[in-house]
Amino acid sequence: MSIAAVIQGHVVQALNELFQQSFSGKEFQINKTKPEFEGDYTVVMFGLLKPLRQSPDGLGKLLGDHLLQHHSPVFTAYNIIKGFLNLTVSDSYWVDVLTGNYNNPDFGKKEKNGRSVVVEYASPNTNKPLHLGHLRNIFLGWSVSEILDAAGYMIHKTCIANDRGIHICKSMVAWKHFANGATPETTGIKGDHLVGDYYVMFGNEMKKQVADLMATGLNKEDAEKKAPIMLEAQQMLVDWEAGKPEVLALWQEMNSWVYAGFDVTYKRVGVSFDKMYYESDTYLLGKKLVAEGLEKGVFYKKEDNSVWVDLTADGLDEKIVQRKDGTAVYITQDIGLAIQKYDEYKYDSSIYVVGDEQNYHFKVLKLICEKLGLPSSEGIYHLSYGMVELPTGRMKTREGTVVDADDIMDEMINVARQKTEELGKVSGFTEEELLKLYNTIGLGALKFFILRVDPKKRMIFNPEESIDFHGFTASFVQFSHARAKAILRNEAVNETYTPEGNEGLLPLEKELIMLLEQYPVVIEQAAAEYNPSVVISYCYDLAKTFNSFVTEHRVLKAGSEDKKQLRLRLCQMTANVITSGMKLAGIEVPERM
RNA sequence: GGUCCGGUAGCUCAGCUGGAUAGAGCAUCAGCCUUCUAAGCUGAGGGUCAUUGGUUCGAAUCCAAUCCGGAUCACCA
Repeated sequence: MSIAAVIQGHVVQALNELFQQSFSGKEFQINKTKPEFEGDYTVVMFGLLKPLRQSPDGLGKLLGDHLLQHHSPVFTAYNIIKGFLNLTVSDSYWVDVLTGNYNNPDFGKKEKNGRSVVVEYASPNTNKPLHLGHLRNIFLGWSVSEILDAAGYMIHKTCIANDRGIHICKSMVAWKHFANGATPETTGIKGDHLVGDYYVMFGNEMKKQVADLMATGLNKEDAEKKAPIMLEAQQMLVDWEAGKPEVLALWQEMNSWVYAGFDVTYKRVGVSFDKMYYESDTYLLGKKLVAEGLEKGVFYKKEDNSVWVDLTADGLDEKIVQRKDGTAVYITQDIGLAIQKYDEYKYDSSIYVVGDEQNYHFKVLKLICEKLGLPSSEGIYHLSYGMVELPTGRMKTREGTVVDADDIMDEMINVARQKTEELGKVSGFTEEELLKLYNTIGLGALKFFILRVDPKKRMIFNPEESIDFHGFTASFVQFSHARAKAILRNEAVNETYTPEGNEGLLPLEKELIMLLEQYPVVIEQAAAEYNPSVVISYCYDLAKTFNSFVTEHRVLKAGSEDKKQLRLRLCQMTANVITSGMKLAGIEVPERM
């Protein structure tokens, strides 16, 4: 149990005994004491004063004395300032926290709770390579999965590939016209990039044709409708849906190139999926549920035979769920997939990592699922994240300002190598170890830079700041870990000796233990909020405090064996928690750097 | 126009389930490497928490209105 929960329990008990009234614990708050005051944790008593008809000093004295009397091993002192009761927690309590957990790599993780969570993330289109926006999605999806796993949930990571549709046909048409049979093998170009190149070519050709048509007097709208290459793409989509063999063959081949390319990127990023869904399989899902919805009266049919749902009572609009020609729309296949996922996983909650431009879509999806009576539909959660922008503004395909995922990773790793070579601290590393280190530092920097921002907020990606390895960065945290490990390489913890801490804890020692003690609460909070930035901030705080500590105090030359063993355990536990916390963000930490 | 989200230091971001004098990093300035890794540490300057009103012992935090920025309101996905 966390110290805050312990204190809360003691205060509730004290209040019950002192006033013969029962309290839930919500009537007061337990906060960390501000550094400018004496004490470790503070009971904010304002909410209790009126109901108990007590003065701040009166209640503070009653509570403080009671706590000291009944829980002397925990509390050693208190002081009252206005309505704040500042409690000092005994050094022995903190030393126990340290000696009891320093060597537990799973510290902070919860027992499995038997609840199942499906996380859907990445979900790319298969017509172009991944970019920075996808990276935010992928980092978030992975990290949230790791965090929920640590919080005790059973996680199923899924991905739906948007592998069909007019956008896919565009790159196929362009390939047919301009590629001369080029493949990733013949060109040496990564498959997703190759296909993306033809998607761009389609756009260029389209522009040319539209311009030509407009020169003959057509307006823009008509020209776009009549451009031959566009007509060809539309015909190809029709052929695809009709199952025309040569179209399907090309579609399969080009998609396979893209998947091979994506796999390389996923592997490099260090993420994976338990299950892939393909839109080409799911896009017809929904006929059955439309029939069911009609039967239940959730949907209704218009004269033209299209099917709708009326969400005006919920503050939304009417929404179509099936076209008049009987085909499913986007929302329908998503409902179908939601049900399919439930059948497969019996999830308690289902998380969709999707950009915030689809907020409305997911509101509708959840509402419809509820109306259809899908079990656990209240567990549907749209983990909505804001767009990634550059300092110059939004990324635009047309203007070529899209930051490619592979490129940015290459660059981060390159700069990591340059910087590492400059510092010259890696003598004795093999070539393989060096490459691993550059990856760890470069990718870590990228993930940290993106995950440190609250998901729901838009973020500005400044390339220059992202490759800075100082300050609030992954390198800073990784470096702190390497320092701790360097000390432990010189002398490991003596397991047979248990430090007493009788000399008392110095401020930085205590601060560090107090931070370490909070790690389980941090995981809990990050899981409850689906927010990796909580973990990122914590890791940074921990690293910062650790750096201050090792700069200020010698570990190996501590004044006594007891002190040395205590500090070695501080190094060990800090290293463990940093490793564990960074792993929740998908970031590795090196032994040396 | 309706709905939703955001606005905190020059810049990038924390803090938002109400608590004490609003915090980090970058940038700027001043110190610290014969001592376990200086990718570090210590310190300084820098704020009308968009604006106005309300709620109360107390508001960056909650409520309302206004201003600014963004998203969305497709028989696209």
